[in-house]
Amino acid sequence: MSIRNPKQALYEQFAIVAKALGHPLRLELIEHIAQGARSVEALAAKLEQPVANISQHLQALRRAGIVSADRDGKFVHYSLADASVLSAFAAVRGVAERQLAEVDRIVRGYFDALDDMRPVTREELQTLMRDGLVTLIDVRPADEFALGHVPGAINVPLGEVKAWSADATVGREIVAYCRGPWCVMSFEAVAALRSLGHAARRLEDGMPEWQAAGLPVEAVADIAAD
Amino acid sequence: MSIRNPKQALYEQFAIVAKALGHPLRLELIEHIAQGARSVEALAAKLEQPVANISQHLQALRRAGIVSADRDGKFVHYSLADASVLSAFAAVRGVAERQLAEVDRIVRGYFDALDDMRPVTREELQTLMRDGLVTLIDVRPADEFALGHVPGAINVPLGEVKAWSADATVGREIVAYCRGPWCVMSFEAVAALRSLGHAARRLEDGMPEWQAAGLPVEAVADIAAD
DNA sequence: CCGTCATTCAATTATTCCATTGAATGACGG
DNA sequence: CCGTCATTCAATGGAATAATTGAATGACGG
Repeated sequence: MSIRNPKQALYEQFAIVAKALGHPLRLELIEHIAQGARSVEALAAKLEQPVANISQHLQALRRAGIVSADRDGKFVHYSLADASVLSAFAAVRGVAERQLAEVDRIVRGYFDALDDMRPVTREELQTLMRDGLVTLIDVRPADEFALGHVPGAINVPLGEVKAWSADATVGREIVAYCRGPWCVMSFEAVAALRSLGHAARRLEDGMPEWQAAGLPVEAVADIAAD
Repeated sequence: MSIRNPKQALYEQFAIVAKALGHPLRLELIEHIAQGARSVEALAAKLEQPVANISQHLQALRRAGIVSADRDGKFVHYSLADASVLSAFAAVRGVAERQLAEVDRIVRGYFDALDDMRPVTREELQTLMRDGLVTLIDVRPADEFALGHVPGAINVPLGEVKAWSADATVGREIVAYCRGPWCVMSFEAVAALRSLGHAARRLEDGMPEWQAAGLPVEAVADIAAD
């Protein structure tokens, strides 16, 4: 009864993958792992969850072939098994975006009226950077910045945006980015900067998508994840 | 406790979509619905499941924004809510294909050595059809054929392939297609035709993908789904 | 070889999900 | 307005999943 016919067995395999994506914590894990390889405890800290719980979710993801684990000393680093995982994540997000009014409601409720917060495209940003017209800030924590960031970006973790902006030239546009299209940090950074009178926009998506688009990434070699 | 912060609420919405994809029956439902709008009882018959069970799974899909329901008299016709659903399905399938050795094993075990079963691409087929070089058969049941098929295709339901092929010209290549990339019917049709000495290949993917690629679809207006 | 530390395993409870059953709804046809 | 039929609802029992706890592995450093 477990396998009635090969067709159903295939659907069962597909269902395993989808089921593995069917938990908020695991989706959040994927978004973090998409930034680069992470250890269990680093992920547990980011998600503010017990290590054992995260370990089990990671194993669920591994069983589904979504992430892969590499042992390095006493640490186990998890990374995405394949770029196809990002597109599956994006596709699920796409369905949710298009179909669920709930998502709209949440986004709007949280970010007030952000109609004029049209993001900067990657192409646009490259032109603006080449011409020196904008300041690009990476509002992720320092450890994530160190593991890879857009060339030319300055690391300004979200908590330091306000202080940093005091020294920024008013009038010069600021572009902020963070982990991905649904990472709230760049939204918050832009909102804060605007309330202080700066011209600020978000970069579309975030770091993993930048990398996935085949664009160059810069890393800081001698800073370890904390 | 239900909604801790907006970010988590978003992940929860994404998880709802993924979870809805996380069941073999629901995936099979999606594949059928992707062919065109279907009633509950028609789907229940295809999947050989009790109507109530199918109804509940359909409602789960509807809650996730994956399918939409339209009442027509005493029938309720379900259809895909959006083309993005197909890409989510494909993305999940992509992860499973790339990552799960299990899938490989199942496919290989069932279809023997089908290394030389390279499918015909849609572009290739259009050329072959224009030049009149191949016979195209649609091996889906007649009701699905009626609702939309590739122009020029002949409907030869799987069970009739053997009988039909007796009248087919030996030497003329036959191309078969069915519901989609994991629909086993076209595999079986090709295997049967080859064992009878015909040259036969599969079309890549199937009907919904053909339609999604923007290619023309022909319908038989006066045949209703049974 | 022993202590430490990151990770995993095992066992528990609470929760959610799934299939089935039988009854309820809602629309058509007479 | 009543019977019929497609669909949905409500309730049940059984299975799978999730979070927690505490113990077990496995590798490094002395």
